[in-house]
Parts: sequence; C-alpha cells; structure tokens
Amino acid sequence: MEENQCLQNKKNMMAIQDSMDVLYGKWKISIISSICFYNKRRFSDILNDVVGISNKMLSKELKELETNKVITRTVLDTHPITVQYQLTEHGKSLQTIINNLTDWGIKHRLEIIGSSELLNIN
Amino acid sequence: MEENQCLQNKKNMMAIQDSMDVLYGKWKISIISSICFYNKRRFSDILNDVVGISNKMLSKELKELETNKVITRTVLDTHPITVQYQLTEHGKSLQTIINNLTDWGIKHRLEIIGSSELLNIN
DNA sequence: CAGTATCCAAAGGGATACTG
DNA sequence: CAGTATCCCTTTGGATACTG
Repeated sequence: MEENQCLQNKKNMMAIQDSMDVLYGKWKISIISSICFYNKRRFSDILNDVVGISNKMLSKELKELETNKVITRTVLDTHPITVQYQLTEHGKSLQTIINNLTDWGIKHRLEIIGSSELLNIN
Repeated sequence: MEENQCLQNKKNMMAIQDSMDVLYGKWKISIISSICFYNKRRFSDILNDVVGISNKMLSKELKELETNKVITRTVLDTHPITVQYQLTEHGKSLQTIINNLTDWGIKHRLEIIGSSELLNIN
C-alpha cells in the first residue's frame, strides 16, 4: 500500500475516534435519532422513545450531548415546566448518518434477527 | 403530528436500536473502520489502528462482529499463523456510514476540540 | 414534568502472564 | 502471531425514592 494512502488511513482513523468519543455508548445515537425524527422532543418523550433507558441515564447522556454542542436544551415556561431538546446545526449534520443507520438496521433485521426468529431462537 | 408519521418514527426508532445492538460500544465502529479502510486487516494491525484497545477487548469485539455477520475471519497458513479479517457484504454496506462519520469527526474537531485547544484546555 | 440522590449488583475493561 | 486466562479495580446503570 502507498505511503500516502497509509497516512490518509491514519487520519481517517483519528477522525472516526473523534466521532466515537461523542457518539459511543448504548444510548447516544438513539437519543439523537429520537430528537431528529421528531424535530423537537421533550424529556419524557425521549424516555419513551428509547426503549430501556432510565431517567438517570437519559439525564446524563443529554448533558454530554449538550456539552458537545450536538443538542440544545430549552426550558419552556409552562406549568409544570417543560424542557425541549433540539439538534444544533452540528447535530443536524448527523442526519445522513441516522438515515443510513435506520436503513442498515432494517437490513440487519432481515439478515440476522429475521433468520433466528424463523428458528424460534428469540 | 400525523398518526402515520408517528408510526413511521416508531419503526425508525426500532431500526436504529437494531443497528446499535450490533454497533454500540467504544470500539466496534473503530474496528470496522480499520478493516474497511485497509480492506483486509490482521489482528495485530487492528490492535495498532484502534488506539487504546487491549487484545482481550479486541478479541471479544471481533467475535461479536463475526457472530453478527459483519466480518469474516480467515486463518492463513503462514508460520506463525496469520488471521485476516474482512468485511462481509453486509459489513461493506456500512461503508457510507463510516465515510460520513469520518467527515463528521473532522468537522467535530474543528467545532469543539479545536476551539478548546486554542484555549489550551487539552 | 424534569430531573436528582442514593444504594448496590453486575459488567467493563486494564495489566500481566501464558499458550499453540 | 493470535489469541486465552486470571486478577482485580473501576465504571455502568437499574431500582427506588425524592424535589421544585
């Protein structure tokens, strides 16, 4: 392999790791997706969308995403208060990735989960 | 919001969660990326590419990816033996996502990491 | 509603050493 | 080279209860 190509690959690996520092974990992508699909989303809505997450975890993950400027948090002056989460421009640039992951998930279900369901494994 | 749209969003959320069941964690995407960028990759090469991973973790993660039919494992008859990992067709369909994540990582560095480096925080 | 606080079990994962 | 095995500390995260 050419040396130039090799250098390029190393740069790419670094970029991937930068992305994953922000997005890794069981929940982050699902949370971002919830906000992305609905455009605006409240705390309890996300809690419902993301199957299995606890309020403690959701709270923690949302803070991290806010720190990384992926989402914004807005307190609405209702009674009781409501908090709305939205994607920043930076967060919105993840939309393509989310759409691709959605398509891949459907394909994956056909490829793996589907075939094991036929065998009654799940 | 329309009821149809709402149903569609729930389907999408399920698909995202199917994807994340396979891809979540600190290392999976980086491992797949390493194999993807280089086309074929040996155990020790991946160990070098993915900064910070231990051989124990790499071994575990590779097994899971093989189980999920994302990669294949081929033992080459060299002395000492070499093991080559490659993406399956199913795994190759992640290429677009990997390219997008690479671009996003570069943008993210400019957006967040870059600005804190200017302040000498890191 | 949108979180926080606390307890605590389970899993994650690093370091090191070892094997075919 | 490509892993496995073991030790053991750290982090994760569920359950439950509580607050403004």
